[in-house]
Amino acid sequence: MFLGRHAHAVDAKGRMAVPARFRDALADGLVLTRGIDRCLALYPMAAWRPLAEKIDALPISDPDARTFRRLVFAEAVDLTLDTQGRILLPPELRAYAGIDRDALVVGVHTSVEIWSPERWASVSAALDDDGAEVAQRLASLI
Amino acid sequence: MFLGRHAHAVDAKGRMAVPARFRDALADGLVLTRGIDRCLALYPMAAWRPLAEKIDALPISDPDARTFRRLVFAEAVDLTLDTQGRILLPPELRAYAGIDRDALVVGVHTSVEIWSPERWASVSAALDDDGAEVAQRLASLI
DNA sequence: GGGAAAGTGGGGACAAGTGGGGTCCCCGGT
DNA sequence: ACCGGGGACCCCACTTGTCCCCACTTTCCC
Repeated sequence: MFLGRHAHAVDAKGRMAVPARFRDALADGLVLTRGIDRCLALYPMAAWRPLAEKIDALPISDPDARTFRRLVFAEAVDLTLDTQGRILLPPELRAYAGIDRDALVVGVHTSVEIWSPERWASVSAALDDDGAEVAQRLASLI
Repeated sequence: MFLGRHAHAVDAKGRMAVPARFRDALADGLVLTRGIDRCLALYPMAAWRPLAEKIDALPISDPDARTFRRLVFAEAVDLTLDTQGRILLPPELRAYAGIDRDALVVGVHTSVEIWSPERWASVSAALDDDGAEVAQRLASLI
């Protein structure tokens, strides 16, 4: 289970530390790819496999499905943690997410998202100050 | 079952003691996150899991649902009690709830809320003044 | 009022995060 | 085939933060 928002630095070599409490779940490999809303999505290998099969099963006749398939698969890379528990973010993916020097590693229960701080701020601004709105959404969606 | 209101200090390291009678129910982990009305919400792991499952099931095709999902999980932290029965309140969550030196730990049956004394005072003052009115509005719900 | 449990606070060990340096290997050029 | 450049990865060092342990104080309950 991935939780929390962790600010981490990307060093000159493009490496970024993965929060220590996430590492066990990622020890046997992970897949990093483009996520929705211009973030990066990181899946433990065990979670990636069924997800890939689902996406693969989308009808090829549907234009949106084709686009989505390309979004996910075209830039996907499988990585392993290095001996310091870091991953190397490929330049294309960093560019896609607008990540430069700093990044936010966000646990989203079953997967992990990586955000540029600026984009994250714009996403969270909508609900940040308004707890009541969160509550209403909770009530209506659940 | 959590009941009662307990005043506790937050020390210089951000640690806060959990009332002794709450500890058994929190022994196998807990999740701390933002609560409604600028308090912090603390769930025993057993209560958190079904809640997380529900949120996880929200459709990723809906942008609002994606944002909601991200914020709920991103602002949550999973903690364990230290050997003294304390938890470490992350600085972001303390800032969100306006908790500095002192905090109120409030049992609300299935979960626990943590308040800054000032905010609690203003909320409970409102309840003192309008208690009868609030009760009337709620009458239809019970 | 006395003892035990709970709460509070500080010191220190250890792990996590960060960044730099060095080495091996692949690959392309001579 | 050999050499040189670049990238990926490992190792090491330093800094920061977390957590354990110990000690003291306060509160609660006999």
